[in-house]
Amino acid sequence: MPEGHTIRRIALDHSSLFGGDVLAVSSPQGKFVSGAQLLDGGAIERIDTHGKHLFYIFPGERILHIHLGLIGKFTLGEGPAPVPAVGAVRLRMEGSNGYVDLRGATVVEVISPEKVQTILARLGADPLNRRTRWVEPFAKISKSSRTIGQLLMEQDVIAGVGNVYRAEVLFRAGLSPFVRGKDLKDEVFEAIWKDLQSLMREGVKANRIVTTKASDRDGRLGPNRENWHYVYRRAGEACRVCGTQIRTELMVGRNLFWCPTCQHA
DNA sequence: CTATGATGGAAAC
DNA sequence: TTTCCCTCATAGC
Repeated sequence: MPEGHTIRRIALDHSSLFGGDVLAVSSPQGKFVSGAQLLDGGAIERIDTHGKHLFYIFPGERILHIHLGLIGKFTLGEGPAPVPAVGAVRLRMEGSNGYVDLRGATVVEVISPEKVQTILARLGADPLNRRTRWVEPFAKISKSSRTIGQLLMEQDVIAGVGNVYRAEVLFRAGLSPFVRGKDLKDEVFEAIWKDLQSLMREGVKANRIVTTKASDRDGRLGPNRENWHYVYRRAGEACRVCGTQIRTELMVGRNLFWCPTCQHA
């Protein structure tokens, strides 16, 4: 479930759950025992995010770096941590008010501040970072012969956008995914960037990705993604705006969805 | 019950 | 470009 909004939300939730608590850090599943020992008994000073990366700043220049990948997930509970019910808990952190369990993440490691800088240097602009302006990613995009559908997925161009935001933001812009970066007008990308900023901020608040305007969904939002999206995972269904069948095709190894009528060059 | 794919990305070819 | 990591909801029998 993790695009950038999920990551930011996790950081906020974990900060408020733990405050400055001294934490018990462990690895019930056993694959992160030595790392957990480095952190056990410490209090988190701050939690930083960039794109899909989480950085928990512990004392002694020890930084817990987590990347959830496709299937990684945190669960959060109040009160004392129970014996893990289902699945393998790679990392558990317990404070005085509650605990978090981590399963399935791609990256869980304790790193130095220098290593953090190395990781950040590889990442592009994060739409959730208010200080970043659209011209920064556009400098890379406007030089690229790759398509905007490819570029939006590249974390060294824009950090935090994943397959859902890619499809949805292109639909909302009325832009074909197949337009090359170097052919993209600056005002079109500026509008996409601003839309991403506002969609992702809403995503942090709601803890889910909802991109449809109320007027395009009869004002109703159902469970299980019902009416949440314009095109994502709607292949073969009717476009909410024009009725054309939504199309799908693999792009950058992921299923891209778009409306061939509403989205053009 | 088993099979598959999923909001990701690194490593191996 | 393909394989692998790792977990779980959902689809299909």
